[in-house]
Amino acid sequence: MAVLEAADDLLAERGFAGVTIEAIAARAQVAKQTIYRWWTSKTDILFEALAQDAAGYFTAPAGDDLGGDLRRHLRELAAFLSETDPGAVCRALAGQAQHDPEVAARFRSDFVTPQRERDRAPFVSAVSRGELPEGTDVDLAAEQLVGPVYYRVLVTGEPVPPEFTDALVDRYLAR
Amino acid sequence: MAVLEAADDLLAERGFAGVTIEAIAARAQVAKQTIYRWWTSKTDILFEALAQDAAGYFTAPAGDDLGGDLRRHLRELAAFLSETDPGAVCRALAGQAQHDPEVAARFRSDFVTPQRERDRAPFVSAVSRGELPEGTDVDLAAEQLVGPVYYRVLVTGEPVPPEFTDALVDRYLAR
Amino acid sequence: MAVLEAADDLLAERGFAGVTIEAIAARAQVAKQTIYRWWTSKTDILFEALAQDAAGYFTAPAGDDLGGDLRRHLRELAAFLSETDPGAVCRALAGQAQHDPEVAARFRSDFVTPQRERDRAPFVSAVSRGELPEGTDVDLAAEQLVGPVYYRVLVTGEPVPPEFTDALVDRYLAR
Amino acid sequence: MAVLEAADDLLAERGFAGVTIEAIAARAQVAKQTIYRWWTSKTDILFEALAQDAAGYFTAPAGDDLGGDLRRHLRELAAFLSETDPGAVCRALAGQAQHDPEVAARFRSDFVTPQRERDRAPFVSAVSRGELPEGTDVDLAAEQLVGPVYYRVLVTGEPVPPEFTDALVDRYLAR
DNA sequence: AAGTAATCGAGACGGTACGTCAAGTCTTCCT
DNA sequence: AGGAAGACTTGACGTACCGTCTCGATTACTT
Repeated sequence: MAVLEAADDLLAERGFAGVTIEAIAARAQVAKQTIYRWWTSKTDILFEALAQDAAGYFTAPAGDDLGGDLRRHLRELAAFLSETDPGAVCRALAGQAQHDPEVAARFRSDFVTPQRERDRAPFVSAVSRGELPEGTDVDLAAEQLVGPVYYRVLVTGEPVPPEFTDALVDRYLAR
Repeated sequence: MAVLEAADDLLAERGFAGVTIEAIAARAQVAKQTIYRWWTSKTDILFEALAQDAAGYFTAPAGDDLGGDLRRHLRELAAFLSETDPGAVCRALAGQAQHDPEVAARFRSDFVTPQRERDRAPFVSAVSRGELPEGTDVDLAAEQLVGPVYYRVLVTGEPVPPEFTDALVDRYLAR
Repeated sequence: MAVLEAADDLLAERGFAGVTIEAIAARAQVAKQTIYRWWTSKTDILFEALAQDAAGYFTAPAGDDLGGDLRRHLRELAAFLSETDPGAVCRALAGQAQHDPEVAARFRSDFVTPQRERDRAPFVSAVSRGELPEGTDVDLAAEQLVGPVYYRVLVTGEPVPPEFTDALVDRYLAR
Repeated sequence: MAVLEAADDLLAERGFAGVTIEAIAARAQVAKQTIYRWWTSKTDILFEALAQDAAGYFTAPAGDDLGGDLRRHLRELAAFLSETDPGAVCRALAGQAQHDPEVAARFRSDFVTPQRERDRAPFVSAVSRGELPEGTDVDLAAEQLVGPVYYRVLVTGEPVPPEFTDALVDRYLAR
């Protein structure tokens, strides 16, 4: 859809402030009314753009080695959030979620919840094959690993290189 | 300053979208021009409000026990970010930082950098008194602990109870 | 158009200083943006209001008697300028023309030039039917007669009664 | 006074819209408060500037020949109004007088009335020495001659060359 | 000569209006 | 019927001046 592309491009070229309904309409050669017919707001458009582009960025855990799965997953997560176009959309939506509870709700249901499932997958897999004990707090483990990545992306703005994510995994496994 | 209070109140009452220069001016009984004379934007006002209100929310580490220092610090951080008024300002600015590089730069210099110093303090203290070895990667350690807190606050929106922060500390110390 | 009426009314009620775009918009129950879409300035609005209202204030010369034509025309001119609503608009624009060359240019093309044609008409008619000789300087004659009327209206502010205009005509014809 | 000069210069350089109290203060290196201490408005300043500069522009009638007196006076009037700096101030005030009754009143008392006395002088002189009969309507005569000059200056914007003013005098004397 | 008042520059203040931008709603006209 | 076009009301933007108001710092006049 031209509208989604236009929104994406505007975000990349002019930042979030440049993503206006009018600019999207002008760039997509579409009437504003058409946009309002199909989407309720510009964040709605960005959510759809994110859904369309984010699919398939993450690979399923191989499921034979927790360390390997975690290292690969965290690297992918870091790269997705800090280097890809949908990652930029995702950051913009995370930002907007701080301002608007409705955006926050949708951000959680559309992005955070499924992403968290992917974050848990390596641990779930490890438990199921006995590499981790039955009672492991998988949620806590996932948050421990993933939290510092989001912290760098959203708070400090520092790069998130593989050395950093690998170090996180190493620390976790050394427990 | 009435302007800072007005901005704070508007943020609390109407959310970030309700924080407009006109609304601030009206509520603070001040002319718009006066606001523009002293601040460059509404985020500028919020930064100043944050600076004014955030002072003194954190206590210095006692410096005799790493576990205790960390537990207390993480609890304070979680409470500050998720339950206080300046915490709300902070979250709003973190959100805006995702949309605007200048806000991001100022957010880092005004909030993140000094806050990170406070986050590191327990570890630095522990190293200096020998509770942790000389070569300890203090930055990594701090990020590991505060990362999941910010993750809950900014991404998942889940509450951040003492049990959660304590568990993070326990996991760290169990290494 | 409600906008033109509003502008007219404001000029009559509050004077030229009361004719602001905001006041026009408020009184016409119209958004400022709508005004800016169709007019470039408040004088632009007044010009259009003048064009709309001024039409038909002057009767064509009967064309059988120079004295009668002149007397009637000067009385009409005096009444128009000093007693009618569009006359007030006209005076305001003449005033603004002293401050702004663009307004001056438009005032001349929109009002002065066609009005001068009407001023010349009695003389042209008199020449064509032989009441005045061929070589008569019609422009000079017209300026001689209307000049004192504008002088009273714009400079001295004295009333311009029929006795005055008739005396001007008598003097002219007595040549 | 630097303020009067500044107002004059601004009128010449930027037009009436450029004559603001702030601009005058800035250019005259004077505080706004100082201006408000001595003048009530920008037109007040212009009136004083006019009074200061206009003095001595007109020569008294020689008083021996009506035709010569009138020709010289009308030429001076035309030149004053259309070519001099105080003439520009005068035109600006005449314009503002169309918008503001207080300015109009002052314009009449400060400029029009004394000027009209000068306009009448040649006729008064001619009557007193018997060149014109006792009952001559001196006011009407003055308005007849002076009116077309103001008409050109304020309404049509045409130049007012000596040929034009001389022709007016010739027509008058030919009666 | 010192003390005191008037005057000055500088510029902050509460306001009004400016002209612009984008929001979201609506109507019209074309395919 | 759906979409492009675009007019509409609304409301916030950031700016320019308005006229009022403190501030020190000169001045210049008293005593």
